[in-house]
Amino acid sequence: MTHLGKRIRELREKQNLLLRQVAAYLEVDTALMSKIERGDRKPSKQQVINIAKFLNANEDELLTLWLADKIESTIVEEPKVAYQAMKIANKNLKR
Amino acid sequence: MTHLGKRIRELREKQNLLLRQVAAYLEVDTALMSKIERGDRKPSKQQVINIAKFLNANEDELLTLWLADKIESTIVEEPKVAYQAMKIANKNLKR
DNA sequence: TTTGGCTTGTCAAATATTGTCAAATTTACA
DNA sequence: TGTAAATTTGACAATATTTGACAAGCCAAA
Repeated sequence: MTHLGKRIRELREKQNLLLRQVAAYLEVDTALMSKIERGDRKPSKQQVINIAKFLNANEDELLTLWLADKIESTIVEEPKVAYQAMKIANKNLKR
Repeated sequence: MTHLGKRIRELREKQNLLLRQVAAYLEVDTALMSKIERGDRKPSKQQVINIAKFLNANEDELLTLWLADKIESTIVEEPKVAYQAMKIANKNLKR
């Protein structure tokens, strides 16, 4: 499970909402919503924003998790050089 | 220019090799090799390995730069949350 | 100016990713 | 338990993204 998926599920369950309901709001199949929560599919940025809206969550928080998932899925393929690569990528990144 | 492209060009020029020669070794068009050095196209992992071989460079060094470029192109789209996302991605990463 | 090396724009082909549908599985609970 | 609703899964169709070739252009050196 991804950072984002976990968080979405958490928020959704806390509010007793069904996958079906979130899916309807996003106008996608329930199956897709399930996959998103389970980390099987990556939502688009706009979908993340809409999810945040629907779940009354902080948009930036979800976008942060969404990006973190993207980074992780990029580096997981290359564990051998991941650490060093992250260090380099960090350099050109201002706080 | 990308980290990887810059380094490849450096290595190639130090050895007075032409784009055409590297391209021939990789069996691709010269134009593509030019784009790779300039960061217009991302080479495949196998291409990076072959480039390292042809230029007598350290394979891991180039793969590191290659991955760093990938990470950077992922985060550059989301500067607002990039820093935090990097922090999260770093956590599940052993040295 | 011509030549050789490099670069760039465009587009078709290849790859990768998303989203749907149908079917299977799990869960809640009468 | 039985069963209806909710969720998950697998297969594949629909989309989106990326790559690489080709042709044309640019620039520096002779």
